[in-house]
Amino acid sequence: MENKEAVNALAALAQESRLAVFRLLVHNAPEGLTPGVIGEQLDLPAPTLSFHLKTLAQAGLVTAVQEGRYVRYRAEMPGINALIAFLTDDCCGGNPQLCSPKGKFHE
Amino acid sequence: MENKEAVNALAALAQESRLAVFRLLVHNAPEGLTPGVIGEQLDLPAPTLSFHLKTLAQAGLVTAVQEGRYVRYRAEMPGINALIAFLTDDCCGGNPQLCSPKGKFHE
DNA sequence: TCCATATTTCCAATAATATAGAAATAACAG
DNA sequence: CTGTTATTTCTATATTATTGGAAATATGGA
Repeated sequence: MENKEAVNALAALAQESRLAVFRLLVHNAPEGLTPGVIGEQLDLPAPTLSFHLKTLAQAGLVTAVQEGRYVRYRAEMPGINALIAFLTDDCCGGNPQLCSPKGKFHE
Repeated sequence: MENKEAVNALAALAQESRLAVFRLLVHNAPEGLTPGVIGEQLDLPAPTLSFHLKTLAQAGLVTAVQEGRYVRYRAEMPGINALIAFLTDDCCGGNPQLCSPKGKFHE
């Protein structure tokens, strides 16, 4: 993962509504949810939600598939795993056991 | 971790210079680095770097300790671990094995 | 004390982002 | 075809963040 790609993903998550949307989709993985249901659960106007879902999708954190007149959004697990790896990669110059008593990273 | 706290941490990381600073500190954990060294490595003007370090510190991602006329900044590992836990918590309604073939989360 | 170095605060210009109303598009049901 | 529901695009406004020069603060050495 590149620095810019990671910044994109982090920026996508760094917003209250979007983070809530993402976590709702993580919670509802792997089936996913439609914007209608998400908007109802989180009380977001459709245009606002659409804007946020697009942002999350462009960041590679969610995917969208058309299902008739609904769109099903799903959390993209490889995306979030890549981000986490990028953040903790190379920690302690390659000796993760230095980070914490039990070397919590890279288990 | 609260939603707002997480947004704060994510926003702190969602910026190219700050992400680079953070990763440099993760790489140089647990000893840490001084702003002088960081600024030299990443080619950042002192006021800009100071602003970014403050942002990271307020987000709980780095800590600062005064050492004579230097300040030593360190990556705060519990902070980043809490953030990661928050992002992947509760995944798949509590059945992480649904997320990926091997149930990669919460190993 | 006086000077050099390290870091931060102040500030103003600039840029990026979030919000939601109104209108547009798309799909299905009758 | 017509009406209904789902979602997105367009648009303007409001809000927030980033940047770095200049000045301020703080430490230690001569």
